[in-house]
Parts: sequence; C-alpha cells; structure tokens
Amino acid sequence: MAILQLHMNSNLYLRNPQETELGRKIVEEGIAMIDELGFEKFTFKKLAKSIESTEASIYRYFENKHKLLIYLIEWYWNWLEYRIDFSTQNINDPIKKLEIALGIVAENKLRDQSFPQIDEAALYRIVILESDKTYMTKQVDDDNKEGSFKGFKSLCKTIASYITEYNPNYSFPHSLISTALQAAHHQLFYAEHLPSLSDLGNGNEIHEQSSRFLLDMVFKTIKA
Amino acid sequence: MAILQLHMNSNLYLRNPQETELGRKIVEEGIAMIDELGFEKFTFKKLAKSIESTEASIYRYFENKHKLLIYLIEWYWNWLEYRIDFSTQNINDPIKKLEIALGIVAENKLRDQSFPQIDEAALYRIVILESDKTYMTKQVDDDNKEGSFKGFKSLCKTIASYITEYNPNYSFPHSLISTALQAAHHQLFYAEHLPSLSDLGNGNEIHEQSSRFLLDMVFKTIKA
DNA sequence: TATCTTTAATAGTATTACTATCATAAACTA
DNA sequence: TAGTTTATGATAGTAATACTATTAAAGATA
Repeated sequence: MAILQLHMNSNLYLRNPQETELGRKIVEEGIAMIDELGFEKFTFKKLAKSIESTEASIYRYFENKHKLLIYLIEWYWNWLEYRIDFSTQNINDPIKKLEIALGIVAENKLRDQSFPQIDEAALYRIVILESDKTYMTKQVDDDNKEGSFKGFKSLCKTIASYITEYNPNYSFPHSLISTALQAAHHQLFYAEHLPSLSDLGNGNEIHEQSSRFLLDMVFKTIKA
Repeated sequence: MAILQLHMNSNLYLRNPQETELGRKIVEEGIAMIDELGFEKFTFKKLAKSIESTEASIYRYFENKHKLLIYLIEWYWNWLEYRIDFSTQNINDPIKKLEIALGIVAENKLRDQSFPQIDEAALYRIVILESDKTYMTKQVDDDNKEGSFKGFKSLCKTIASYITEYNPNYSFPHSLISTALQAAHHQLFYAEHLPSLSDLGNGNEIHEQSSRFLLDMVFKTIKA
C-alpha cells in the first residue's frame, strides 16, 4: 500500500507541519490531546509540554489553536474526498456514486494505513465533537476568505453534483448534502449523549443504522 | 395581549434571573452582548461593566458564561414549543400539525410582545451561531443530567410524535426532526457565510425557501 | 569556515475565569 | 422600631490562557 500525503492549503498554517519532525509531532500529538481534553481545555502550552517543545515553537507553525483545529478538520474532509474519489472511480451511475459517497460519510473511521501520521479514529471523534466550531464564529468570513473551509465545500459540491446528475429538477442539492454531512456526525453524538434526539441505538451497528437513515432520507427526497 | 413568562428549569441558574431587576438586566444585556461580540469574546466582566454592576454579582446568578448560554438557548426552545402548542391548538391532523411546527421552526423570528424582556430577534441570531456550543462539549453528560437540554429534547419529541402519528412505520422520527431543527439554523448560516453549502439565496424570502426545503425533505422522507 | 535557519529557553503582558472578603443598603420580621 | 436577613457593590487576589519578544544554541547549507 502506498504511503500518501494530502496536499493542504498553505493558508492553513504558518509553516508546513508536514515538512518537519516538530511539525508532524504537533499534528500527531495535537490530535491526541484535543481528542482527550476537548478543544476548550486544549492549549498550546500543554501540547508543548507533552511533545517536549515550547509554546513559541508551536506558534511558528500555527497562528493559534483555532487554526490548528481548522487544519485538522480540513485534513479530514480532504481525506474523505480522496476516499470517495477513489471508490467511485470508473462508476458512472450517479445513484451508485451517491450511495458510495454517503456510505463512506456514514461509516465508522478506522486507521488508514496510507496515512501513517494520522490517527483517523481519534480525528473522527474530534470531527464529531468539534468541527462545527471551526466556522460557527464571528470571524467566519475572514477564515473563509483564507480558504479555511475549501475541503468541506468541495466535498459538498462533489456529492451534490451526483444529485443534480440524477435529478436536475431537485432544487436543494447542496442544502441536502450539507444537511446530511452534518447529520452523519450529529446523530452519532446524539445517540451517545442525548439519545432522545435520535433513533439510532448506541451499539455495534450504529454506523449501519446511520447509513440507512441518511440514504433513506436523501434518496426519498431527491426522487424525480 | 397577555404578558407571559416562561418557566425555566431551576438547575439552569444559581439565582432566578426573572425575579430581580439585576437578573433581568443580566439576561437582557447578556443577549445583546453575545449577539454583538459572539460567545467567545463575551465575558462577565464586560457584561458587568455594561450594566454597571460587578462580575461577582453576575456570578451569583449564573455559575459561568456557559450556563448563561444554556439558559438563553433553553429559553428559545421553550418559547418555540409554546408557540407550536399555541398554533396547533384544536388541530388533529398530524400532517397539519407537522406543517405548522416546521413552519414556525423555519420562519424568521421577530420580537414577541408577550415577552417584553427578551429580544427574540437577537436571541435567534445567537441560537443560529452559538446553540451547538451548549452541548458540543466534554461535559455534555453532566449538563444533560442537570436538565440543560430539556427544552430542545422536548420540542424534538413533540414534533417527532406528529410523524409517528401520521406514519408509525417510519423508523427515524427523532433523527429526522433533530436533523431538521439543526438544518433550519445551519442553512441560514451557510446562506449568509458559506453560500456554496446551500441553495437558499441570501435575500428576502430566505425563510420561505428554508421552509420549503425542510417541508419537502421531511414530507417526502416520512411518506408511507 | 561563515551564515542562515530552526528550535529552545526564558521572560513578560493583558486578559480570562473565577473566588473571597467585607461593607452597605434594602427588605422583611418580631 | 430595632434586629436580622439578603442582595449588591467594592475591592482584591489567583491561576491559567493566549499570546509576543528576545536571545542563544544547534544544525544544515554555501
């Protein structure tokens, strides 16, 4: 299996963390710490201590912890888009492509050996809990101008295009897909923490149930 | 028109802010400041200065700013449920009730003269931007035990029950409604800040479009 | 060997998120 | 009406956060 690296928009960092040992440690241990502490309790000081570096050194890679979070979440969306591209290769039927894409969105995320630097399972938990915080801010427009949400927007566009290909008369393909992408994460969170907001049982087949919920909703909604 | 007060779960505050002049000022000016600054930049110190009181006094009403946010968001969900109760009075057809409920969820929020203390338009903007932050935390389970999300859960349950009444075979009524409640807010946010994630034009009839999107999705999905 | 870059070490600042104490004013109570 | 409770204000203080700045040392490159 090939070892890969995702190309990340250079506005997301001050110095490319993929290029140095310290940078890779910041990302790797950053994922572990945000997963463990949650984004609010996570600080660069704690991260510095844990990788035996200094706050000042970390600030040379990322402007602040918000930008680090954006970087990680963008990595996740880029990764998903890569996996969807890969899995829909040579498939023409838009229904099939949509099915595959939503299946990947809904499925549980385990470590991907192609990207040995990243703990995708931990990152997935971060995405579920923290991803909305990247854009639910007063500075969303500034961040957006810097391309902070390109990966998310691109994925949404890709999947929405399958809908339009299948049924060009459906009026809300982007809204439906952004809703489904959100729901894929929120429903897992609800099932675990606020179960009365969800019908997914908090057990083994939760990802299958989630997938069924999403596919059912999307396909019924776009039917010509 | 009658002047009303919503009864708020007493776990949401240390001292009931509806009972005193200072308490009412904290809530009123709190809404204005969070709307203006965003939740991250909002502090009790700034609020104290603006209402000419002290930090210590505000801390006697709310444990911290997170609890104040929970209080405000819960107020909003209680208000919506009250308005849905009111508007579905004497209506039996579950389809009609669902239509009314989703219409209220999607519609623009203007000041409600029945609750003169609360600026519902500002609170609505806060809900759109900040409401997810009430539960997307590591302490969600503790907060939930204290009843911090009762209003949200109750509203979801009420609307989901209309679905079950109409089509008892649909498997995901709670998931679908919690998804729709989220989408109602997120789509407005996207339309304004990340328009490629949405098909709603950022204009006058945005709430009508949002309503159409949601009703279309929900009704097609639950069809027997 | 010189120099350029990267990191570490250290220090410092303003702000945040509280907690504690005490005095005073207002409100209710005997 | 005096006494007591309660709410608020005033003030102070603390540990942590989110940075910025400076300098020195180590390593890589020319």
